[in-house]
Amino acid sequence: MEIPKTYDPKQAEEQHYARWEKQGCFAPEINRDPAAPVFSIVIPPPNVTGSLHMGHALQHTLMDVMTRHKRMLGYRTLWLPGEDHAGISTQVVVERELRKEKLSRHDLGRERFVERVWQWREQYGSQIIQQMRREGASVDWSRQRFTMDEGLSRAVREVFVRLYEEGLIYRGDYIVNWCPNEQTALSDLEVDKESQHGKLYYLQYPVRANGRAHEYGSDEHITVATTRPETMLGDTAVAVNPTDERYRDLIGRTLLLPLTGREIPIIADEAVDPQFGTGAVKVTPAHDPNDYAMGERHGLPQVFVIDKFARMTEQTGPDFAGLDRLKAREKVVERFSELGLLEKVVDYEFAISRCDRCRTVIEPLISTQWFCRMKGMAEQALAVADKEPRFVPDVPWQKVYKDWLENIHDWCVSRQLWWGHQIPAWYTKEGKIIVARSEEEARLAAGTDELTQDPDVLDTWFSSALWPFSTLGWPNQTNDLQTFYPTSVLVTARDIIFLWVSRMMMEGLKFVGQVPFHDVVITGTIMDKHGQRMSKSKNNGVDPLEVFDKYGVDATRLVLASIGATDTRWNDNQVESYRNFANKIWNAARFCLLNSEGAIVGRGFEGERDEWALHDRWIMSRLNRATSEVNEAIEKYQFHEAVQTLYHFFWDDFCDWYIELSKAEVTATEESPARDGARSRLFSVLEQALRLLHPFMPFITEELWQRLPGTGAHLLHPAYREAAAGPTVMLAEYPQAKPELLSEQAEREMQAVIELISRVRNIRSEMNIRPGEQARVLISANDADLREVFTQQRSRIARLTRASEVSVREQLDAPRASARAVVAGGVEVAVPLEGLIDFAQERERLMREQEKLQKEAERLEAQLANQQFIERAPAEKVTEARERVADIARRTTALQSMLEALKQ
RNA sequence: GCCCGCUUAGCUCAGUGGUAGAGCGCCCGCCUCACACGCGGGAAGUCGCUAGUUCGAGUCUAGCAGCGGGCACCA
Repeated sequence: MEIPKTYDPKQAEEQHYARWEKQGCFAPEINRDPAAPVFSIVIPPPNVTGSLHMGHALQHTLMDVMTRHKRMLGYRTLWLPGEDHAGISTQVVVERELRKEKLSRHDLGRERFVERVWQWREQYGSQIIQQMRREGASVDWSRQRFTMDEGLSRAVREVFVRLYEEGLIYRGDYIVNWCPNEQTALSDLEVDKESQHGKLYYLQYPVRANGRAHEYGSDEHITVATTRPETMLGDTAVAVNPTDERYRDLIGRTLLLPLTGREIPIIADEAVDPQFGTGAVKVTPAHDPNDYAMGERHGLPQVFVIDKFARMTEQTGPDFAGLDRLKAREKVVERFSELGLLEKVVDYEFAISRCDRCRTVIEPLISTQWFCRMKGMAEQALAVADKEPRFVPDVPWQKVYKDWLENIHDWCVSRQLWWGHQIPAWYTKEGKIIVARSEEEARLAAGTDELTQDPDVLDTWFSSALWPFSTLGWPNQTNDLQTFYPTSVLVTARDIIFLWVSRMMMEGLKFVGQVPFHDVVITGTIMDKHGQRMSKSKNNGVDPLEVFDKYGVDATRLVLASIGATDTRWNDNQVESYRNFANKIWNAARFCLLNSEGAIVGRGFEGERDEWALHDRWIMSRLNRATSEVNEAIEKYQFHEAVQTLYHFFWDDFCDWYIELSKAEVTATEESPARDGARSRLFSVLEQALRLLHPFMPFITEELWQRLPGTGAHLLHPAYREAAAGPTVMLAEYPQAKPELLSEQAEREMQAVIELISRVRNIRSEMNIRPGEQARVLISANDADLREVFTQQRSRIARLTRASEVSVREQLDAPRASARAVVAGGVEVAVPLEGLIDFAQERERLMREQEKLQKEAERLEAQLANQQFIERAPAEKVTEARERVADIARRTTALQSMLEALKQ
């Protein structure tokens, strides 16, 4: 059999995914056990316009590990893929395309534009979904969903209608976040606050003289501070705090609003902070959320001075009308200056709102929008929030989630776009609103055919909020819904806990009556090597596909699984080390396969325990320990622990020790039951390790597992035997620990062998014995069992220490010219070095050793001398300390006699 | 302003009150018949600072500093 010396990931990645997919391994139907437990995940639907970034790759890896793990455990597993129509982003992308043809969406009209978007989606969309095949994601493609699908759209209409009928959705004129670029309203969550260096302008408004109509004292005025002077054109009051002595007498009087000739009142409002600025606030109800609220309280008129393009309206008169808000600002300031009403301008840092997609400065604008009352649903979610969902890690996300629910606000759900779910509301000629599941239903309800549908669409998150049940067929009580809802776990990023996670909770509880998922795993953030978040604008992202190409998918997945919930700086070194690990696996298997004649997986470890040597018992104990740790770690979502365990088991225990210890028997050229037993044991361990590794490294494990002698359909999990098209490791049984194979004794004894070998190697290295040169190894142990162990392992010890001879005695009887060392447990070792040893140097080496022991002994003795420790520490800790002191004493004595021996 | 997280070896990160760990990098020696993407050996840390709780603190508490994040904003 030709096996290359280096693992080539491409080759494995290309062939196995297509086969798994074709054979239906990803669909839950492959499981024919009617009593099988269920495991389900819905994917956080990626944006249809997006392409794969590290954050996706991270989430997908975790989801795939869980899904493959549960599948191998015999669960009926569903990982449902799909994508989000991403209203604004998609519309913007297609509009950009149109612009290249010198067209706007208005040239096409709504219907043709929406057709164009669908075309675009067919052609260019869904990149991420395609790229998931590359990742090895075991999603059920037959259940792929899109938020604009007919079924999901129906769910959206159903929810909207029901909420409306319950009075939880309402339409009205309110001040909202308006993006002048995208020409749509946004919810509070889609707006980023950004701190900005700007100016605070102090403007003087003249006060109307007391009792004298239309006369204004030249020196009496009130000064207001503002960051947005242009909005003064829309002021309808100035507010002061009622307790503010400075202004008390002015309350109720009138101001002449400069540049407009309008008269506006001075009002009193508690919300005004006397400490800030001048203590007097200009009030622009039409263009500021706080002023809007104040306007409501005092019944102030709203004067619209800025339009939806962020330009000044006709209202502002010929000087300003049509000007951009920033131009208008300059002009207003200039005028105030000319009039001598600009008191001062100071530097000031403040927060502005930007659209989280296009970064345009948000304009607070009053407009007619649809809103959803969230308080009731939030309370429902809060009622269960201590139990579900369980956030992983729970700190700090559970608190963040609850805090947000406790301070929830109404949700603006309408968007002035064409791409999305058009709001199922129709208007009669008389302006009556009919909300219905379809136009037909609306006509019936209205009793007329002359209806106009509301042109707006719903916020994309409105449909995403229904994702865990709309994808499973809701509002129909489908089989899938009954089987897979609630889903088991949600894996997502922290920045959409409010936008998405909390909304799914609320909608799920309200419309299905159950939480949409029990657990929520919040992944870490992957940053660049300088600790900056990866972002398109900084262009500092690492492309997962490039990493796959360079190091292989399996290696990349190991890195991602290790990241889990930790914020991490991306580092190619780590991927490289896991690529090396993949290569190590490949070569370990290569070694086994080069010695495979007579070997059968599963054979060497069944019913033949009498034949097991120490290292066999040891590796089985280690393997079972690793098996239980890995299973447990995955269940706890501690993927990095699972990866660590697998890495060290495979590399350290299996490759460095077990293979090396088995080598002599395994590579014997002559056929014998002993050889074939050893080979079969080796293969059995390898085979189980591959199964353990599979959820993390699906490609290399499948590639190798297929090649092992004796793997086949009999290793499939019983749930899949009927439907599986052939043996595959992804449907094999995930190993479960067998407690009866754990052996503390074997691990302890093997540890002694390992330590012994390490000490001899250390001596050889420090004494500069050439690697090719053989030396004798003399071992003494006063414990008879250990002597037996060393004797049994004598040839293996010789092999791994390049010893010409290994002798095991009760007393160390070494020539004076020997290098010596003390191992734990009363074991001593000597390597005779006739003519090679420098006695002074050797004495020094032993004395250094003695010093180290001395230090530790002092620390322990101090501890034991402390009465408090003896009394209050757990008894086992005290015993432990005493045992260690005793061992150190033994070793010190041994070192002492070694030093004596050198003197002779 | 309020809340939260992080600070451990040169770098990236684990660490469950009881002898400080890994990978990469570094130093020495090896192409030893699976693997140089490898093998063997080794060096390297007042666990951010200060106080406290405890027989015992990297781990628990408080304060401080630096970095990062979230929420709410005062015009």
